[in-house]
Amino acid sequence: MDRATVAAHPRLDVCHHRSSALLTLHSPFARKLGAFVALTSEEMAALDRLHGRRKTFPARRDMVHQGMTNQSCYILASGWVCSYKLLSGGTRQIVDFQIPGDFLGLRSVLFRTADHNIEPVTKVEASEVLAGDLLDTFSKTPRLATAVLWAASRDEAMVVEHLVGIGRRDARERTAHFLLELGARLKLVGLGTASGFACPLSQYMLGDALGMSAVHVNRVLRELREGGLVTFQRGQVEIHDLDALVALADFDKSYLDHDGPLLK
Amino acid sequence: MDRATVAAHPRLDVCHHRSSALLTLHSPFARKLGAFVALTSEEMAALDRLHGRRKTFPARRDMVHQGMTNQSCYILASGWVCSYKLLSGGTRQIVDFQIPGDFLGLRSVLFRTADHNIEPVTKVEASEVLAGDLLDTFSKTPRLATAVLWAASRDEAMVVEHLVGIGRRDARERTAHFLLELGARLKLVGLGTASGFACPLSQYMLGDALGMSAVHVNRVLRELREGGLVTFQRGQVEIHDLDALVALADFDKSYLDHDGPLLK
DNA sequence: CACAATCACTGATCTGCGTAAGTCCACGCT
DNA sequence: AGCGTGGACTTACGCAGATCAGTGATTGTG
Repeated sequence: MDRATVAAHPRLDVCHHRSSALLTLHSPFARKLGAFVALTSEEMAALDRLHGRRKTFPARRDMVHQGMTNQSCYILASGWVCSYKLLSGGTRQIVDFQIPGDFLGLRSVLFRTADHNIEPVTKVEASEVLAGDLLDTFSKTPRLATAVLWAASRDEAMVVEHLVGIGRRDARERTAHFLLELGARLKLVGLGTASGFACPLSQYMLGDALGMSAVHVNRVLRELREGGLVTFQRGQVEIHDLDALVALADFDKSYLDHDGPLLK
Repeated sequence: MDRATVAAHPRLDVCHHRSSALLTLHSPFARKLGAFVALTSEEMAALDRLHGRRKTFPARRDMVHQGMTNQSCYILASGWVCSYKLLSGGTRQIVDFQIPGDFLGLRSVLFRTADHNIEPVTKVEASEVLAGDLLDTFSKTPRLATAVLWAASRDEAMVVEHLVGIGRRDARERTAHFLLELGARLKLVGLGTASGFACPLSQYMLGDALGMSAVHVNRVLRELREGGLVTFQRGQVEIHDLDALVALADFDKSYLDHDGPLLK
């Protein structure tokens, strides 16, 4: 399977209906927020209006980089992006990957200047959300501000889990954990299943995300493959022994879940 | 200087005036939020009302631990706390330290169950904020929701910087960066100066925060001391060569700053 | 006052992982 | 066809930092 097909997967497409019928399926982003705050049709509509101009970005060319001011944020419709920080030595640390349905660049808007880079991993389609529109929406439909706060907290929980992994897990555990988390997230938005998913990341990117060298990523992936746990080849991750992987990684997916709206 | 005096430092005390005079100094927390959203006196008052019962916690006994449900959050008045996650192997990773004026436990409220532990480093005084009160306040004074979103983003930026450090900086750089960040934060709330600050952390805690062994923390601190950069002894950090330290750590404090309210 | 804890600090040994330096595809150019 | 580029994958070597196993000083406590 070709990498590019990941970005073109039909299920990635965001629904654009402006209909106000209560049961209409809205964007994956709206569905995600709805999991925390039970949204009224009016709030749903406000969310849909937020989706501004649809933009396309080519793979591998930064959408945003450190120090840029007056940025917009984006709601990812298709493709993958990563956010990373550069260090003076020329190395980088990838902080997170965003997949379809994810919100990105919130921090770049709230602080007026971007504190990290955003690079599309594949070709990307995203709706631009202008800073002003976002803040307006918050003041007109205040519960959406709380909903976005919740979404941001969920992102923070992922960063925290990532931090824990890099700080206290060894390379194999870390890699296993990463693949499991990615799989769980993809499953939530309807990409991938319990047994595998398409993944456009190179071993270099994995290395930059996991805080290790690409060489070592390769070694670890081989070990995991030879141990019959997972294979990651030609852009495809296949999970062969989920239980063993979960045990190895000490994976607890509760931080990705939510058990129904907190705000009625 | 005794450790305990850190917690008892007079400047740590939160101001409790309920006066609605516009120019009253409010809590450090209110001042922090005011840096992002220009707060009206009414919003200030709502914030002050948020401070619920004042509670005291002894050092070293978890206030909150993973899996607890229906938690409150807290506004720290005096003392230090750390938030950490436990791994199955028995090791832990400290994610962040909170100092007076910081808000803690937001994630434990938004997700209904705590995803991390919170342990007082010293004896601690904090105002409890009940989950319901917080959400009420958001709906009644919506701009406060946006302000808290901003504060949460700032915390996330710190976690990100921490992640970058553990992933891509070596032990000396990481330690230097940590001390600089801590110093900068303490200076913002009026504890400590450019040349030093009181710090109640043991080398074990530093190790758990920096993702290294306490043994190695000790060696690194010795190197930094012998190099004439910083000394960290008997609960006191003295910065002797700020420039060299900033250069070593590749420290850029912009992620801690804010340049005036974004929301008028 | 003895005791158990907790902490700073040290030296010796071992190892996970980075670095350097490659090979071997599969591809999109011209 | 001939070249350049980017990714997967190796092997050999060396080092940063973990682990183990201590010492001694300073606390708080029954």
